Amino acid sequence: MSVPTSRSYHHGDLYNALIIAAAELIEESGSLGFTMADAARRAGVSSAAPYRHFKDKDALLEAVTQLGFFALGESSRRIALSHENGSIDTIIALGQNYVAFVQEKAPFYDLMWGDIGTRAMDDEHFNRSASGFYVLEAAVGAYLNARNIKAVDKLDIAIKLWALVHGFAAISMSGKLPHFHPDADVAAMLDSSTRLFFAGLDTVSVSDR
Amino acid sequence: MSVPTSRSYHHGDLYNALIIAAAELIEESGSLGFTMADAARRAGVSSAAPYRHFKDKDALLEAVTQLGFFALGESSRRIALSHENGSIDTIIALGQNYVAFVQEKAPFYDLMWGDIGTRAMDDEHFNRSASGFYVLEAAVGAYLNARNIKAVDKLDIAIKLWALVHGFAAISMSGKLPHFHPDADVAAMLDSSTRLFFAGLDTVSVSDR
DNA sequence: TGTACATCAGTGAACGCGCGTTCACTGATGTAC
DNA sequence: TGTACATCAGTGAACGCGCGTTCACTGATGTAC
Repeated sequence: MSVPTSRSYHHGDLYNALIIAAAELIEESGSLGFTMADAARRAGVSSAAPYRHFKDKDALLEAVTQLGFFALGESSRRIALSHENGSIDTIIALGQNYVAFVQEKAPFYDLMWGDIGTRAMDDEHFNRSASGFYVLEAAVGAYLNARNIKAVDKLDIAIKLWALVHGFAAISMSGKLPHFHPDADVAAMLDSSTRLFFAGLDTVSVSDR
Repeated sequence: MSVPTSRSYHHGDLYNALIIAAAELIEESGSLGFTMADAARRAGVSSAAPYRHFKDKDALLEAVTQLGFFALGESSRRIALSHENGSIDTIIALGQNYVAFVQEKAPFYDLMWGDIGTRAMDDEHFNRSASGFYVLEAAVGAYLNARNIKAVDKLDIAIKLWALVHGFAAISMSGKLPHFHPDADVAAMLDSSTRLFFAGLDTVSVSDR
């Protein structure tokens, strides 16, 4: 918020300051339409300074994207810790958190799921961006263990749930839902379809147990 | 392909020619990065001519977006007609068609689900853009009728299936899937999760019948 | 049927402006001796 | 501890260019009389 008044000629941590400045600008404006000069100004430096730390604007956006994935992963971990391990409630809460994250940070969605977020990344970056998914996969694994279901693959189930949840997030963000169903409640629909999905799973796995 | 050599000073149908030119450029380049001059050139007119028919570039993109929704709706109708009415196969085929459409027309996805496609539209445009969904809803209704399931709402189910399918489309397009599951088959996963979903529905509706 | 005139879809050239990026230069920092 | 020097993170100004859009003008079309 307040710019340090006693800043010296050298910033100290301009790299991170720029990432945060860009993220704030994106969040406040609700779009990716900030300029490098905007980000530099907010970080308290001239418009040429960012180029000491980022090759170009794309590189800065990539870093902001990583921050978005990190935030999603962190909030997923918090959700998992605050719910009973192995419960379906954990899985549902993770999905609702995902949807809420996308709704609250709509422009970040474009970053994370647009050209930049889906570009090829090295393993380290990928794993960081995927940490939220691994939380879901672990929650599914715990659920299957708790119920002693062995006939299904937790990775397979986690991907299917991810698709469901991501679809709800995308649809809700598109703003089209109220046209179809004026008082549709995404969180409730996500809850019931997750339960429906696991109920279906039971009919399959029961015969295998 | 071939520009009519005997074209007079007046084009005749420049409005539609520009929409098609823009759509082709998007498809060929795989991005939305064409210029108004590109579209005009392809339609065989000068770069100022488009402004007789479209207020600005956004208006042209909106028209292309409508074309995308129309194409999706048409292919959905074809799928529905070529499968047994009331069958789960129809529903699955509609989903797989949706995913294939998004994969094949990736840049159109950005148009249809980005800023432009999700902008407020009048009822006529909305209904045209939603015609694919109505095909799915009808297929769900036919399925429920055929099985004499009355306890569930076809609109509710259709939205949930839409979310699932859309999620698979988005995830598959992001290119991240192979990182998690090297030989994941989206069409097969969509098939099995749709069946799982309806199996779950049976466990609910059985008790109501 | 022929001429005058309004209308409007085209042309070609240029404008303008936003913004990413570069350039020559400067101020601060740290380290060798 | 003090001085010289390499290093590098900053500055301020400007460049350049891509591209959407406008402008004055022209060619074709259709209709009134």
